[in-house]
Amino acid sequence: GLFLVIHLGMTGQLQVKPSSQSPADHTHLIFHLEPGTDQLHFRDIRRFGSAQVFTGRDDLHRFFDGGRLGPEPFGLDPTRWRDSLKKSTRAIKAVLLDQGVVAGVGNIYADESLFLSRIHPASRSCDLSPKEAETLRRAIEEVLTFAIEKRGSTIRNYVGGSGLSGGYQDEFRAYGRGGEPCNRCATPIEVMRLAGRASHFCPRCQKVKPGRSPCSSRKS
DNA sequence: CACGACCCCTGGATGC
DNA sequence: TGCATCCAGGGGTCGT
Repeated sequence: GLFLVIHLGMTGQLQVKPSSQSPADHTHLIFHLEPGTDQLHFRDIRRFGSAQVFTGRDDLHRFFDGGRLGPEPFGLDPTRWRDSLKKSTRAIKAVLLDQGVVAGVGNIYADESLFLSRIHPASRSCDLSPKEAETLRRAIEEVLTFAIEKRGSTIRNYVGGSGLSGGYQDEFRAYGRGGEPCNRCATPIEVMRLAGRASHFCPRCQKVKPGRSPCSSRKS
C-alpha cells in the first residue's frame, strides 16, 4: 500500500473543510475523500513543512527507523534519557533540538522546558546530574502537555485563513520575552544564540553548570 | 563528531 | 503611503 507522512514544519496546518469552501491562501494539498464529503486541506504559509509518499512498508520503516528520529517526548525511558544526555558534550539546548535524541521538541518548547527546569541552555549536556536530567524530562512532558491543552503555540502572524492561533503563546515564560522580567524573580530575561537559534533564559534562575572537565566524551 | 554558514519561505516590524 | 531591510525558525547541505 501507500503511506503518507506529513511534517507540519512550523506553520503547517491540516484542516477539514466542506468541499464547497474554496481553499485558503497557501493551501498546497487537498485530499478529496469520499465524493460529496469534506476535504482535508494542507496549508503551510512558510513552506517548511513537507508531505511525502512511501510506496511500501520497507520504505516507511527505513524512514522512521533510520535513527533520524529519536523517541517521542512522552514516556521517555528515564534511564535511556539520562544516558543520552551523558553522551554529549554539546550545550543542552542543542541536544534538546536534536531530533535524533528526542523527536518533536523545537525552539519554543526547548526554552520553556529549560526555564521550568532551571537549567541554563548553554550548560553542557553531559554536566547535568541524574537529578537534573530527570527534572528536565518531566519538564518537557509538562510543558508539552500544557501547550497541547492550550492548542499549541501557533503565532497569530501565521494563522490567516480560517485557522486558529495557539493559546500557549500567551503562556510563554522565556521564549520571546527577552528584556521582560522573569515571572519567578523579576530579573530581565536574556537572549543568546545557541545552536543557531535564539535561546531565552533567566540569568538568575538558570545558572550555567560549572562543568566537570572530563565529561567522558563518548562515541556512538 | 560538532559547529557555523547558507539556503529554503512568508509576513510582521522597523526605518527612511 | 510605500518601499527596503531584517528577523523568526525546522531542517537539509556543505565546509571547517
